[in-house]
Amino acid sequence: MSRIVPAGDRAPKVGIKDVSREAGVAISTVSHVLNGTAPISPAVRGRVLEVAGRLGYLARRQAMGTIKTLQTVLIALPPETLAQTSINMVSWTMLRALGAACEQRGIKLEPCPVDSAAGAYRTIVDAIGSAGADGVLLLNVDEPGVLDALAQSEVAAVLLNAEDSQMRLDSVTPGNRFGACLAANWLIGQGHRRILHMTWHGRTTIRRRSEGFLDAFAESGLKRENALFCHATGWEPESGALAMDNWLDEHGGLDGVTAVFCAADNLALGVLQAFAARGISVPGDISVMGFDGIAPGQFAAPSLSTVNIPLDQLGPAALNLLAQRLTGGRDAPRQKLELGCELVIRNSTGQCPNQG
Amino acid sequence: MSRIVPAGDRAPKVGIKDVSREAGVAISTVSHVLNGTAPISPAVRGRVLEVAGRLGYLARRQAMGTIKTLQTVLIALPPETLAQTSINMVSWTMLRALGAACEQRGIKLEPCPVDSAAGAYRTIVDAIGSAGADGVLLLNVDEPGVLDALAQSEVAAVLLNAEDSQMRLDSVTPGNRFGACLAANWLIGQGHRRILHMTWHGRTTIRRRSEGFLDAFAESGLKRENALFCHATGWEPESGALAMDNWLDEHGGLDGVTAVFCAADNLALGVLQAFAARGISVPGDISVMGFDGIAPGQFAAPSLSTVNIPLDQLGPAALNLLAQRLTGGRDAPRQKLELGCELVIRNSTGQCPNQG
DNA sequence: CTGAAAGCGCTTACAG
DNA sequence: CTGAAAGCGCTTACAG
Repeated sequence: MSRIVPAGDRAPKVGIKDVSREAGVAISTVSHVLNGTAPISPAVRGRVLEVAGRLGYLARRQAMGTIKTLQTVLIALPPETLAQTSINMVSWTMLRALGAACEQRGIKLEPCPVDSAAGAYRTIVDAIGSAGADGVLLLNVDEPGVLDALAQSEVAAVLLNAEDSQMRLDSVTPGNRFGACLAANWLIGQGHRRILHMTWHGRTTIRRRSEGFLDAFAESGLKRENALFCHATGWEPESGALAMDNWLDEHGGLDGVTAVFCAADNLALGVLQAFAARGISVPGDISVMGFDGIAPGQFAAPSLSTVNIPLDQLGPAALNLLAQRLTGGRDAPRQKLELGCELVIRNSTGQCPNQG
Repeated sequence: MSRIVPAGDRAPKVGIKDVSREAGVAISTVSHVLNGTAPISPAVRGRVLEVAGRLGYLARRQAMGTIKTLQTVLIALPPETLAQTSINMVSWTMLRALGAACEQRGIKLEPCPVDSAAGAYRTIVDAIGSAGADGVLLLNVDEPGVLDALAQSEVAAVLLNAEDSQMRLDSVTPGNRFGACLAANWLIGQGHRRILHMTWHGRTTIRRRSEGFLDAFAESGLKRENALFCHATGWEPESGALAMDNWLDEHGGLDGVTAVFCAADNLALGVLQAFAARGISVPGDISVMGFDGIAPGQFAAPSLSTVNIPLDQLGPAALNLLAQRLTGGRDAPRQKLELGCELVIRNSTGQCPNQG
């Protein structure tokens, strides 16, 4: 319980000394640059800062500032996330990165499965007590009941990949809305005018992607009726394939749609299958864009264009917010942090086929 | 130009020694707690952390970690913000807090008025050169042209009270959407069913408030046609008064509306005037809610209920993002940070008058 | 504006 | 699991 993990300090321990040597100045000069305690020539200042950054001293020092208020952290997960069936790559990739960050910083990470039903709050409080945890991260949880109880309690809590619509708790999410807008804008830039957005009735984070899709249409001044929606029954590839099949049946073919933008890579993989089965060519007849940036998309045929979520940074960022909350006092304003996503164009997307 | 401001270090220099005395343990024990270098009993650990937090040592140490990579920072402002006519309290309060934070941290803040028209990017780059600035904060700027140019440049830039829809730049804003939703939800909770949202054709940050207003209606399952909109021609009190007057004329009175939610306190102050002139009682006949939390609202008659923006924290938060960007390397994902807003209920709002 | 030297605060074996 | 003592890294007058 209070065993100490040896905190894999394999950082080569760069010090101010190393920086001074590399930059060719005295130790005290480096100190002065770093603290602004003496007027230094811009040339020297620039060189020192550059070297300090390059050698990783700046980062190490920033890490030093972060005191180890975090010893044990609870990670609350809905049981769906842990289920082995229908693997949720996004969650598992995030958890892996979070686990690695904790290991590196010598933080013990204690999992705590919580039912989305009532009682979840008590489960968390009990687990914090028995694990002696300093705070709790909640992955994919946005049940109002749980958040209400947590917000009123003294527990330090940060939401990971979820939002608190009342902003009583800190949260970290990918920039879902902006990321989706980015993707849709790119498709529009390729000449696509009639685009199908495939999504499902998921949590807020998923709805943000629909908002971004619509933003792109509004910004471009395109007709709203060409922003089409198709709701799958879930986020697994099979749901995507099924939904696409049904849609094609109902509409008697592509019906003028030249691009499908899916709210998840998993759906997009299913859509690729559905098109392949019908002999519809991607991206010849239609472009397919995903969202998430999970590995299977990269190895699909054709390889899937997508929006990369910074999966490796979300967990560490949540950890930082938790530490800040423990340090900075309870009355500082809550923080809602979104991390930027990145458009990755591969082979499943191309120019609009029926362009003048 | 490279004069050093004496960095008002009037912090009483709490050290690990003070913490150890106050907590009644050895200096080394405090160090062990702070670094997790030895297994400490939960009781002692808890006491030490509590004392360290209370004495402000944790905060000081976190500040220590933040190296003074920031010596001179440019703050770019559109000329409208600087104009003395029609004072923009929100911007000025934000600037004051930013100025204070810079002074305290010994950072020189160099103002740089920029035209929203073309050429702004060059103005900024030139100013950075001649001031020897380490980076630039942009207040109330979201001109695509400027952001495009900055995103492609090597300049470290952070947006303050503005968003980059493509998330290529870090940004700090109040939680506009969630704050507006909070306010609307409160009104709905007071029994109001037909609510007028007064706004104007402002920047993205203002449109987010409209989104939040609509979110509240959607969440509550209320009919969308009772979420009414009224667009003023500007954000000054006079615009608000005029818009309200016109609306009342057009609708022959309140037309069943029992609450007005304004996208800015300034508008709300105008609305209060318009109602007073007509003898409409606030909150007896109608509730009025603002947004921003500027001082005039507090002293209005009746005092204005509103959504408090964390005006004093936005600037410092932007400064931190800028420092992080300079430290953390260019390829870390961009951050979009929203700070939580707070509902402040005063005397301009009350229960819905015509309740069963 | 830079650097040699003294000094201070925190960390780190180590004893109990 | 705690604390006295040595040691290390960074800061800070101060000389040039």
